[in-house]
Amino acid sequence: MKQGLLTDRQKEVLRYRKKGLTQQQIAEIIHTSKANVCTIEKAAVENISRARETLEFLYTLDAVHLCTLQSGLDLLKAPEIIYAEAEKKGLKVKYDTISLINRLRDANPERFRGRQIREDVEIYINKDGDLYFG
Amino acid sequence: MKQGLLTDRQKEVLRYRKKGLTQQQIAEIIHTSKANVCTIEKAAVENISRARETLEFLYTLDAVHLCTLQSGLDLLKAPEIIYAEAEKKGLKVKYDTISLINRLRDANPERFRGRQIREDVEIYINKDGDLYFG
DNA sequence: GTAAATTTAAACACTTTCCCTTAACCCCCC
DNA sequence: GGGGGGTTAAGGGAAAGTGTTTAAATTTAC
Repeated sequence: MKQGLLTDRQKEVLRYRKKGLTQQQIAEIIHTSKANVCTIEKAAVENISRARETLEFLYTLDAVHLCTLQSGLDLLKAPEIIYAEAEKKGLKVKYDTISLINRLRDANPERFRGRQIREDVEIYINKDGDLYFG
Repeated sequence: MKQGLLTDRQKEVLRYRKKGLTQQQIAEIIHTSKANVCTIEKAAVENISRARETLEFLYTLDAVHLCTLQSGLDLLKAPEIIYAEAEKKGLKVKYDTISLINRLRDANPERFRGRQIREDVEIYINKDGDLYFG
């Protein structure tokens, strides 16, 4: 039934934005406040990245569960755990230590505080050694 | 903040499904009814196509408005209108008559009744002659 | 430095989604 | 007919999302 994630309001703002209009100008055109335009635009951008993440998840379906990084773990200790688990399964992780850590943090910034993991992170791996986090 | 579109419940069901379990089996594992598993799975699939549609929309941002197919128009007359408008803009539509009509109908099945358009359809075109409907 | 543009926060009404139950229905196959 | 797998409809309670306003804070541009 429902179409995409974006509301009509959100699409409208994105289109005007694409044309180069400022939030103030858009606010006048659609008869609301500029703060509201900002909120709507932000929600739109948020929705777009949620859409991306949703499709990302589909790849994890082709992946198997590798291990769980428990809350409280030091982020720097994650790679060796992951490498060891992958080896047990005869799989080679596609990322080196540095990019693995970066990928981990980029995937879920809010789950980390400094070097510490704040919330359990599930690690999945596919045949190509790609990692996904859930 | 929130991750993808899919809830934990929906991901759970999709994973079990990928493994080949029946809805009944999943229902027992997660302690609910098979009807509920069906509903959750359906919502998940729905969410996935909403995610796809959302990203589709982004392409329309790179496209310009070509014309409006007015409610009541005969679907079979749409192609010549679209070709004429594209020509005015010096653009070549990427689709032949048949696939254009199919694309139109597939994009928004609920907006057509037989050969008749039930609701205004906005047509957008990009530099490559790709068409998008809004 | 100041004005414009953008972002954030809090609160509100309103709508929608989510998960669940119960009960029924469809299709296929033995 | 009965069983297995899947789907649908109706309804309810909790949770989340949307658009909005107002007000303040921050960034960017001249």
